[in-house]
Amino acid sequence: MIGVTERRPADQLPIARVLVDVPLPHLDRPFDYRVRQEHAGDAAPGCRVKVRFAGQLVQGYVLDRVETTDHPGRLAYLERVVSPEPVLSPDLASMARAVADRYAGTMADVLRLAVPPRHARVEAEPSEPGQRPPARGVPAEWRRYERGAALVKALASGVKARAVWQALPGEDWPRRLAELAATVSAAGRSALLVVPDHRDLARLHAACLDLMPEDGVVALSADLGPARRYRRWLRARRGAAHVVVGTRAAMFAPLHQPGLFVVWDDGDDLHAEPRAPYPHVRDVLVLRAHQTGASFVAGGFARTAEAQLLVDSGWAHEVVASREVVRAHAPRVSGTGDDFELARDPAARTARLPAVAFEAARAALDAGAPVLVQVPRRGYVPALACGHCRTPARCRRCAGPLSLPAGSSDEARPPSCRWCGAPEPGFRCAACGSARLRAQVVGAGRTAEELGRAFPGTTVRTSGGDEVLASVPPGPQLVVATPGAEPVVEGGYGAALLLDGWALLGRPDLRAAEETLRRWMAAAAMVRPAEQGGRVIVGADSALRTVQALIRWDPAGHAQRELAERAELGFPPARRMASVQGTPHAVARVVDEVQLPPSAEVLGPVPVQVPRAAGNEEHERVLIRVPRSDGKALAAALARLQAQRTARKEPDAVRIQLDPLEVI
DNA sequence: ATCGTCATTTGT
DNA sequence: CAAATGACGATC
Repeated sequence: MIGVTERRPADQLPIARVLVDVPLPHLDRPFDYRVRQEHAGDAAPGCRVKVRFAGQLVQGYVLDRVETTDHPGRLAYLERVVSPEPVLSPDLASMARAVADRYAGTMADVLRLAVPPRHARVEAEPSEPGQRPPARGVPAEWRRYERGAALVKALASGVKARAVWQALPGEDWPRRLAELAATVSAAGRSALLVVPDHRDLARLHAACLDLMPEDGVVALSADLGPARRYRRWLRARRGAAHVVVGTRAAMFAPLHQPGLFVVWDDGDDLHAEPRAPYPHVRDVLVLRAHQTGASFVAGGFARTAEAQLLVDSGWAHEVVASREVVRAHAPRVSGTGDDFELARDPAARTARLPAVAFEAARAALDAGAPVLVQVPRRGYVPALACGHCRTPARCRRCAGPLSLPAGSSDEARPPSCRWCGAPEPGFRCAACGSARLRAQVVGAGRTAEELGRAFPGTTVRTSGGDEVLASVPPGPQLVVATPGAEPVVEGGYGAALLLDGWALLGRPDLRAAEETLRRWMAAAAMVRPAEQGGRVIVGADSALRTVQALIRWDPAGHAQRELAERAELGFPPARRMASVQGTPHAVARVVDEVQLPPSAEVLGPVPVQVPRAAGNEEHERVLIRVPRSDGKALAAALARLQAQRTARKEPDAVRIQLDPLEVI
């Protein structure tokens, strides 16, 4: 009885188009619901609702309110308007749709990453509008880059600009990015800046607060509690905050009047979302900039092949310093591959450091400067010891530690020296003469100990794993750090020793060279310019292309060659690639049934190790690649197939990933 | 996924 | 001949 009066349809726009939160690909489309008169005001586009769907109450979002429906059957009513807060703006909805389509995933999956859970109390709080900073001119530092001033001016005047920016060695990049954000904010628009990890975020946030009123900036990261997360997210959505800085999860943050999207260090694998549909920060921000007409900047010391493609395709301009300016800022870099001579100093001999490395470190310490030693992540590259007597296996030329190139399970690749890179095909233990080798993990701690002995009386600090130092005080000291955990030091390091170069470079990975250069440059960028005595010693042969790129500080040239090589091999980003993974039967069926564009090539299947605990089934993977122009068709074909499979209730799920990070 | 429908099976 | 189990299929 009561129901009859309540269920009068709304006079205006009585139909709501609703995206229901169900995980099934074949239901990834809007469903129409009738809106009751009492919901007419609240059920605005973007708000969260509860609807009855296949008999169940499920969460959904109102995408739109319309007059009529195409649905031939009876419409159900919206059950409940959860809140009138329009969390899913039309902008955000079309972004989620586009991301889902790009990755052959569902919009519901994207929204689960993009819209944080509701917090009713927080939602009830008003979001006080934040202040914008005053407009100011082009900072002098941006003038050191060709097109740097033009970039800032474009942002200041609201003209669309798209840039791939290679920061100068020693650059205070958080400050530079904060300047871009402040420029956009002063111009009345909003900016989103995404960095790989929390340390970077802390630095960028601090730099932003230096230039802008605190209430105009929010920092978003995955480790916030639900209340703080939702509060900050709402500040961005409501336009109270104009600058959003964050880690990966922030790539979907809503912006009020989007003016700029920035990704810093897009080669860092933290920018790849590990949950379906596996979006990548750079690609999502490119897409958002494209959709909204906003500006875009991909910045870093190094340059990825993907960023290079943005330049080559003409979508973005490069913003780089001239060779002379680069030379004035870069440290002096040398390889060790052509200098196996051990240090004469007896203390250095005990630590078995190559002479150049020892001398560079000694000189920096004597000058009162800190020395950075980059060592691989623990367990990343296992060191080798004698299989008989456990004596550490040493290089016969420089006595550096031997290790196996990571990832090569086959015996084809000989062990090689982590310092000088020389291969050692015929190992004999110096102590007992055995030819057997066993793997043994040598972490940063052991390296630190050995170095401490080479430089007696010098402070040694380590940073890595769960004990990451954000910064160290200036002064002579050895700082042993894993890649990405290098502490900041005021005034820069006097020298850096980049050990394990060969091991990094030798990985059988498509991105090995690019990733190695990225890590080297991140560390080397913290070293003083050569004019001030800054030196970098890299434990690999100077004849190698990647070592040359570091020596010449030429990230763009390296990226160009990387991209050319990928084009030759037919790998991303030169081609669009999809990986389909699952049980052999399921993968075979997918390959059999999928309606691929004619240009598609199917590679495999090959068996893959699945580290997941319970499912100890054998899995296989195929790679499907197409020219970039057919990327959309490929994703669409795979999405259609997923929809078919779930509609038919096929038993084994397959995982579909577009442009997966690991393809070899 | 989940719910409902309809058919087929099973039990008395 | 009724309850019970199971296979499709649609989901506003």
